[in-house]
Amino acid sequence: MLHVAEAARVSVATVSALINGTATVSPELSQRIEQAIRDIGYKRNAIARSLKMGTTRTIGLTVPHITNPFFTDVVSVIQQAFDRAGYAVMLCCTDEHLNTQDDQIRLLLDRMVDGLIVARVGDGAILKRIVDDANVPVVLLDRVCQGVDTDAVVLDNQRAVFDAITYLIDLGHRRIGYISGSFDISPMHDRMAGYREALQAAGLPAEPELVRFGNFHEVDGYNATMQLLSLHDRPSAIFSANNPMVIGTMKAIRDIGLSCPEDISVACFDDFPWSDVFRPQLTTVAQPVQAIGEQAANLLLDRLAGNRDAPPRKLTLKGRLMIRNSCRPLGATAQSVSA
Amino acid sequence: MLHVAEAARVSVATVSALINGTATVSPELSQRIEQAIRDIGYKRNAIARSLKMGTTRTIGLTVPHITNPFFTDVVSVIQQAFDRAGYAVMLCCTDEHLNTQDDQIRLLLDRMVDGLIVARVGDGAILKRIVDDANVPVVLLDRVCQGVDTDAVVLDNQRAVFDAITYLIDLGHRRIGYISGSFDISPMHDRMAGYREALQAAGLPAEPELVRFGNFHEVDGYNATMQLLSLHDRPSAIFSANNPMVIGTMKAIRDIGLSCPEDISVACFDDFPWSDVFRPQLTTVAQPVQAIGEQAANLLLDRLAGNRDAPPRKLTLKGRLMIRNSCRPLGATAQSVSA
DNA sequence: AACGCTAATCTAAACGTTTCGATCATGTCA
DNA sequence: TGACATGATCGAAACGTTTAGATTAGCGTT
Repeated sequence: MLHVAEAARVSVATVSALINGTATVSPELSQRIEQAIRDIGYKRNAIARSLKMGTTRTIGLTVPHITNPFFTDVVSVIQQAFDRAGYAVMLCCTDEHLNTQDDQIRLLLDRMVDGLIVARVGDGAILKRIVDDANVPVVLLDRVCQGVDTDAVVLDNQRAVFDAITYLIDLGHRRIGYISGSFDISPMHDRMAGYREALQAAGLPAEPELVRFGNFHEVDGYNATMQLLSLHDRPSAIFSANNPMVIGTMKAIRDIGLSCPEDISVACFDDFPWSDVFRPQLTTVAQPVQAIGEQAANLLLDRLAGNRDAPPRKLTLKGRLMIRNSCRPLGATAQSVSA
Repeated sequence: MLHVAEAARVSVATVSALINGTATVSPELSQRIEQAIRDIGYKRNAIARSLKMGTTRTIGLTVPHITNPFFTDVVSVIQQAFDRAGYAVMLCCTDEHLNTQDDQIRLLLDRMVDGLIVARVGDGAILKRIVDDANVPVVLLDRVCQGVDTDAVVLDNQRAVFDAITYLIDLGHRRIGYISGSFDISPMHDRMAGYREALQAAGLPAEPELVRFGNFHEVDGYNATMQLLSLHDRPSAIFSANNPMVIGTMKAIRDIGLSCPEDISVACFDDFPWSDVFRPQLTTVAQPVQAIGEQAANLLLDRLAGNRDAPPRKLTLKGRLMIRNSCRPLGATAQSVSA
């Protein structure tokens, strides 16, 4: 900018004024300056600007796994929204790992991001501390955590799973296996609650042996399913609480020589693009990813626009049960006998 | 840092020296300074540091669509690699749109990213200009473009498609439909070349009516497949040059009342996690996503480590044909007759 | 002619670091 | 004892912006 100023025989203040339109500058100087900018090929240094302004027009986004299709979609939507608004987004993947996550959030804050969208793992104590003294607006995505009282957009997980399990019960299933993610994130609590609620509403017992826990990965779903399928009185249906794990479920079913839905019904949380075209077409709980991403972006953009003091807003969206053909009615049809 | 210096009754220079280990500071002062840092909760401002140092420890990554599973995986790998190396990554999605992409690259350069990984759309002229005068190392991902002579990691697309088409021919297919992405990116050229080469090697004619173009999206695959299937003498197999489009292909096959592989064989480029568990299990060309991501990251990290003047390196990796059961042998089996 | 008002421009301080060279005490050697 | 190397510490400039306030010029009023 100094060079531009010299070339145009004006002060840097005038150049700045012209570039930012913060003050009127005469047509004559404007022209000289614009010419100089072109000649020199000047580009404003956003870092220097950030330092002075205290704002980077950059936000941080942390998710556990970008390869989980739910997060893939949400990240995509959020990225687009901030792109439109002229913000850059720094992406971090925490791999569901607590320390990694805290490090990454610190890294983002060091870089002075203007805001943060966080799909949090673990409890919120540290997050709260980190964020409080950075004084940066945060919106929680997909997961709330106690102790952190900020904007959030989540799903009504309990209701969504309630609907799915009730659907299975209505089909005649009585023993329904449930594969949960680990309990240190809020949705897993709520989804489990939905499962229990549905059983209870139907007067079915909650059998501990039908509930398994995994760590969100395919292999966990595989192992859990293997265990469920080797039960003495095995379930006629399995519900998997997330998407990567259901792949493991399907692999286990295949490996054990059963088929879905003939021998066992399967449903899961999170829809994916292929669910319509391959067999079995999986019955899923679809999250409104577009809305989730947009709402999260809007909440943060609103804060960034200056609305800092409004009380925390928590948006709860509804899931949608996508009924396809991976669950069969029990009754006249041959119910699989215990192995 | 000023506050820390005051609290510890030292100069800022000493604080900086201690933090960065750039000079020895006495145990006594070290302790005072560290105490002050803790008391104040001091965090170094990375923006100010970047301004002074001329490096941001941030890289830019642009891909067309993060929802394309190939890019999802590659982005994930790249993100992890730079995370390990202490770099942040800014992610942009260009939506295969040329102007968007140039804007985004400029945005990234304004923010003084230290390097760029680009899955480029369109020709390289502008990219070259932009990058030349920013003087930032660039590695091209998945796609090379003429005029830009930098590090790159790509697939041997021609060979990969050659293998896939040859496989179909060996199964007895003679009329093989080919759905290409638009030609403004290099891989689509090469894949088409592989298709033609395989036909030629088998002495089969290259029939223009069997080749369709789409714009990478599911809907394009759908439309292209509809056209292929309504040909007077319709193909017995279809190869789709990317993953989102093959979903469209499968939907079209379903909607028209055919089934795969009984009535028509399907194969495509890019593997995905579900390909193993649902029926039909799609025969695909799998790209070594892990290697691609790592190599790209390594090339850039090497440049960032100071190796600026080495000649451009171009890495070509091999695809792998994953044979499953979406393609059936023709012969004794009922070949679908023309509609 | 003196005054004030407005518009255009400029000077200089600030943002929070890093780093070069200067300063100063201390110990070593001739 | 003086000269000098050594090691620790500091002062101040620099990175490239923004911006408050000062300055200047032009112009209409009284």
